[in-house]
Amino acid sequence: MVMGFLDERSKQILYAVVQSYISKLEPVGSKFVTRKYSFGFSPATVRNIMADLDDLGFLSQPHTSAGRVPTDKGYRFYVDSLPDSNVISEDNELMGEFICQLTKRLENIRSDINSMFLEVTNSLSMMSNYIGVVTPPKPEKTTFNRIDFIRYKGDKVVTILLTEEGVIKNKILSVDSRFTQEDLNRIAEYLNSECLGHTIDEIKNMLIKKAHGEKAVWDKLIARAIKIYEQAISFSGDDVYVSGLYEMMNLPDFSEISKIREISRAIKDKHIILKLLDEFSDSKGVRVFIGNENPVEELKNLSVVASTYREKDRPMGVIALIGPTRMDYSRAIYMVDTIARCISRTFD
Amino acid sequence: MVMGFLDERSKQILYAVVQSYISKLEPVGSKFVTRKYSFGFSPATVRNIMADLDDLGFLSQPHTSAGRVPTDKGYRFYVDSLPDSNVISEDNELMGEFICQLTKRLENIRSDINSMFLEVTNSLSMMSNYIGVVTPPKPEKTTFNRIDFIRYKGDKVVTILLTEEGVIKNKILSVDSRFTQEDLNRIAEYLNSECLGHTIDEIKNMLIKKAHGEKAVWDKLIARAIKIYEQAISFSGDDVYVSGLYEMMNLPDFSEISKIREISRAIKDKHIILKLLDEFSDSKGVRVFIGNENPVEELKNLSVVASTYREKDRPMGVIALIGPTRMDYSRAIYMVDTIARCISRTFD
DNA sequence: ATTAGCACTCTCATGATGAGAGTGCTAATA
DNA sequence: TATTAGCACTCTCATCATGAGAGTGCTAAT
Repeated sequence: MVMGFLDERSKQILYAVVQSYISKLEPVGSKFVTRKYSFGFSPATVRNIMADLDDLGFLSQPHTSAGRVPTDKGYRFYVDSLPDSNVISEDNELMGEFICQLTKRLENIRSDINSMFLEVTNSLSMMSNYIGVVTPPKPEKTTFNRIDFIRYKGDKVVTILLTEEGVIKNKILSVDSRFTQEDLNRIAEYLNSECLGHTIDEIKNMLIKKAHGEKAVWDKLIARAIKIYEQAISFSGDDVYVSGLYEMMNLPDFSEISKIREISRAIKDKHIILKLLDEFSDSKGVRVFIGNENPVEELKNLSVVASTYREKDRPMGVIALIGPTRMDYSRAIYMVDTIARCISRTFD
Repeated sequence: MVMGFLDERSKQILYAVVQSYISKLEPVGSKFVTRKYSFGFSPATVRNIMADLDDLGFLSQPHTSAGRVPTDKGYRFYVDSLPDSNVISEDNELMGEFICQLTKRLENIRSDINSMFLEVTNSLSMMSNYIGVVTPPKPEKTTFNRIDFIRYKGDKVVTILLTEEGVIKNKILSVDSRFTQEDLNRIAEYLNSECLGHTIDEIKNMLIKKAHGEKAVWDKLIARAIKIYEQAISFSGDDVYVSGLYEMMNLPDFSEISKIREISRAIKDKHIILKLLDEFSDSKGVRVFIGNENPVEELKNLSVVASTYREKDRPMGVIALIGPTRMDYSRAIYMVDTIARCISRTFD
């Protein structure tokens, strides 16, 4: 990003301040900077520069006579000037180990996509102490594999929809009680022969088009198929995996109850999370929202690091970490990136 | 319960103290008791009695010169001498309203048992401000309705198990790749004809018995059926609906962070909850665990109010409220009882 | 342009103080 | 004999003053 108006020295110091604050969580003073990083400047010089950075809105002071704390803008600078995420972070060996284990565990439960996502969110939050979030593949982006209908008690029908990705959706519908199992089988057979390999939302349009083109014999069948199919795929809402509130509580950032309340309120309502992650769903690579950059009101003083996992380069779902604005961005980005790749790999 | 060694007057005062503390959440003093409840005694008399109750372990003092606070034993006395739960609590009209609405909502989503339980836990926690918990019907207590197998990608098979109660369980299994869909159909057909109406755990034994009795032709089929059936029903763990941490945080009881941490740690691990609720799973009517009566270490300073919901008088699962020991027991008991009945009703 | 020096400001931990609430005990009362 | 009034005592909590410590901004010297 263009921060052209900052000279090299200011950048160095800003970077140093943010980094120190992230690891210490205490306002950092001029003296500390000179002691820890041996630039050639004296505390007084650093003080002057920090005052400038303050004026420019990168830093701020909790009170007149405290050290400096980064603003959201300051964090933004820091994140943008972070070295590439494939440059390994210090504690990388440990994390590599962890991720290696995770990969193995995922291999084993790959067939059960639900437990896979559960495992991923848990690992994310445990490793990072932030809140781990994963959205399962969006129903409309998944690929049809097979559908079946089973009569069940009275006028009920159980629908089982299998997708290529291994997502199983089942629903109990009420249908016209004159439908026999025969009818249902015919509809299923029809759908299975026509739809294999298409994405779930292509299919609906496809069917409608077909309904117009085909001869009258099929007409009724297709109409029925469309109707029942629509019900089967309708989104049942609230499909997000979230975990890590407890882990996050242990961070010193959240030593005040009000803050914890704020967060739990935000993550309690999965709609909010869903709305947030929607923002990421088409972007490539890791993206970061810092504090008030956040499009969602409830998360204005938290940060989000997110990426998508993909199947053959089509984005399927989002994986993210939500943490304090004072987050270890380097680490978080590395984790999200790695695990997103890891999930993508299991899809191929 | 036998508290024979307490005379009538002591009981009255103990009851009054507990009740006051529950509603005020502040240590209650002798003067307050005399003012609020007009027994004929002076503060001094009450003081003497309270000192006795203290000696007997029903009350305790936070510090020398504060009012009294109930101990777990004190709460136990209170709960045991509570009037019957069908005696209506004061705010009953409001709650009746709420429960009426809940019943209606449940009617609508009855076919989808998962959303039903979600709805119940949410309602429980919102109404009570405690943590609402519901366990779905224990797999081994549910009744077989139908099973189906669908081949899926390579050596995978998707199993769909329907129960009378409307619980759908699906699993992706790996099977011997020589199994054709034909084989699977035969197995399913066999199971469906034999098992209808039996409970899930009866069936396993039944099959094994059959395997001994029948002629050799069936032998292989039954063996296969047993094997695949076992895999299909195996418990995937962690099936508990929990909600209300946020609501509970707003209670003054949890103004300290450490307490919130304690709780979230306890409810994070669903095994703990499961273990706890197991204690209730066969009992009839509402039961209450107060503080250290609790069999689970992690919940030693919380209370649990629980009951079972039933189908034709067979207990299916547990519904509970977890809250501070200073809980509005009267209200909680009423709620749990009513909602348990309400769920039971939807099963008939 | 940089830096040393210094006065200044603000926080935070500490301790003193006093009001308030409630107790336990004793002596008076019915 | 059981109850109660009275009173000294204890403990908490909010408030205030104090001073050390950390870090700043500004000025004058390098």
